[in-house]
Amino acid sequence: MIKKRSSLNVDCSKCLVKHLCLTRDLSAEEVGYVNDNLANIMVLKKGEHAFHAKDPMKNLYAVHSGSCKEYWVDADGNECVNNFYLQGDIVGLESIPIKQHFFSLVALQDTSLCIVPLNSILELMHKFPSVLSRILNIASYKMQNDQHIKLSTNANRRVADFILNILYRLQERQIYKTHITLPMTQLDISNCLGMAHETVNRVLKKLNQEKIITLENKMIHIIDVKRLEALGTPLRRFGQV
Amino acid sequence: MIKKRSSLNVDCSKCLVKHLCLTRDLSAEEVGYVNDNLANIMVLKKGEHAFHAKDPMKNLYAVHSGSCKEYWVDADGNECVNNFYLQGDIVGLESIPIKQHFFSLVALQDTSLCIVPLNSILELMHKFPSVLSRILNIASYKMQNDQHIKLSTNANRRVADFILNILYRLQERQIYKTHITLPMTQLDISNCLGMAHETVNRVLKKLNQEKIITLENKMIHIIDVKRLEALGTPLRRFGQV
DNA sequence: CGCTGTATTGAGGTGATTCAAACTATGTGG
DNA sequence: CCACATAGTTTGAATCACCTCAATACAGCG
Repeated sequence: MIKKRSSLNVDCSKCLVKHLCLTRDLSAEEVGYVNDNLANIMVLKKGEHAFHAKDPMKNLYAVHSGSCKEYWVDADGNECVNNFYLQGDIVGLESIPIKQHFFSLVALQDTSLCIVPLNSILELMHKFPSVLSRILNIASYKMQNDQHIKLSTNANRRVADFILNILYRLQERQIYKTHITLPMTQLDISNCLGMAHETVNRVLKKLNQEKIITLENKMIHIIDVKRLEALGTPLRRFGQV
Repeated sequence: MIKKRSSLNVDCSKCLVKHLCLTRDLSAEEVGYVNDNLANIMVLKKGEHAFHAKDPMKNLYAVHSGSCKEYWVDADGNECVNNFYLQGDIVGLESIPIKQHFFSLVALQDTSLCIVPLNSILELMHKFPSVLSRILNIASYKMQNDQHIKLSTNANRRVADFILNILYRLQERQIYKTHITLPMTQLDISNCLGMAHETVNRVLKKLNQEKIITLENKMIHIIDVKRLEALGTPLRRFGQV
């Protein structure tokens, strides 16, 4: 359901994740300009779709609250999860060139997405070079993530990398906790990592037994980040997002 | 070795792969402007490096001729290949945000790289919005590739996808041949796909026996593209690069 | 012509998948 | 608020795919 941002008191300058968003490097005045140009927000209940694969693409979306799963269904009917988006993430960059969505986007919990029309984004990029470099940064960071997972050769590494990725991203959101709640199911994780969901479960169990994490439903408490990082693929990332 | 582009008669308007490069969507006049602003080209012999991981990043590079391997060495001393770049590819997009190279870049054969200084690229993007969307396009295509490989769960698929990827990219270069010469070794391929080099070899051998390809040294003749595509992960790509 | 890196092949072990079944959460409607 | 249905998680056993190790063959290059 699409609502007015103003009616929900959504304002870029007060947003909890403004340091991750497109406006990150703008002055207060410039943020105000952007804010005034973004009218709408999409409110989704758990399980509702923002768009489907092959839909024409009209907007980028910024996750204002909640989380989403980006996926497609292959020729054999398997769900392939491309990415998960958390609060503060930008959805849709890959699809800009052809203006058609590659993927479907479904809410994993109650979620709201700020709507950034494509023509606005092109205008903003031109008007504010820092929006442009912000977008390059986000695209670049995504490429790093994809490449990181691509090189995780075995199941333990993949799952460790996955948890670390979520952890790091939550920490960027200034939630410096070691307790994280995964919004997605283990099946979703397996579809994202390209492995059997039983294997995901067994790796999590093993990490639990080895006291690297504790598992309670979808709550994960990371007890020993160092050992988890030692299990994962060494990071090539030198800086922050 | 760095030379003047003019001294080697390198000119964007006459380039064999201009339809892949940053200037793709520019008018002849605009291409001329860009060309005049790109002074240098780096000439590498096989095995020479353009840069090393952690070097400060000053430029993007466009592969004018030849091919390169982008890699890093992990904590255990393993070479991790991130990507191969062919004629017409753009190198370095991932590293823009922090202005430091994540990877090392080595020539797989005699190679020349047009040098695009970072400040030029920002200026060009601002001056010509189509350069900006071209860059997003390239980034988008890279993300698709990485995600594609990420979801190739088994060895047959990975190798099939790899060959197809090279094939498609060569075809974009308007070399509509079914005979392709891989510039990299099987060991490089295995390091890129995250599998044992013996497995790469066995898969290639199997494709050979099943008369999907023929193998002769680094020459691959693709006999049956349809069957190769059937082996690979279904593509989600709707359009061309 | 020999050296070095690359490709090829086989045997054996390990790790991940598959299939099957039981169990536990979560959500819905009566 | 409970009963039921459904979705998600957990576990075991059998199978299969890939990796590791080892040995040999080949190719390119000085």
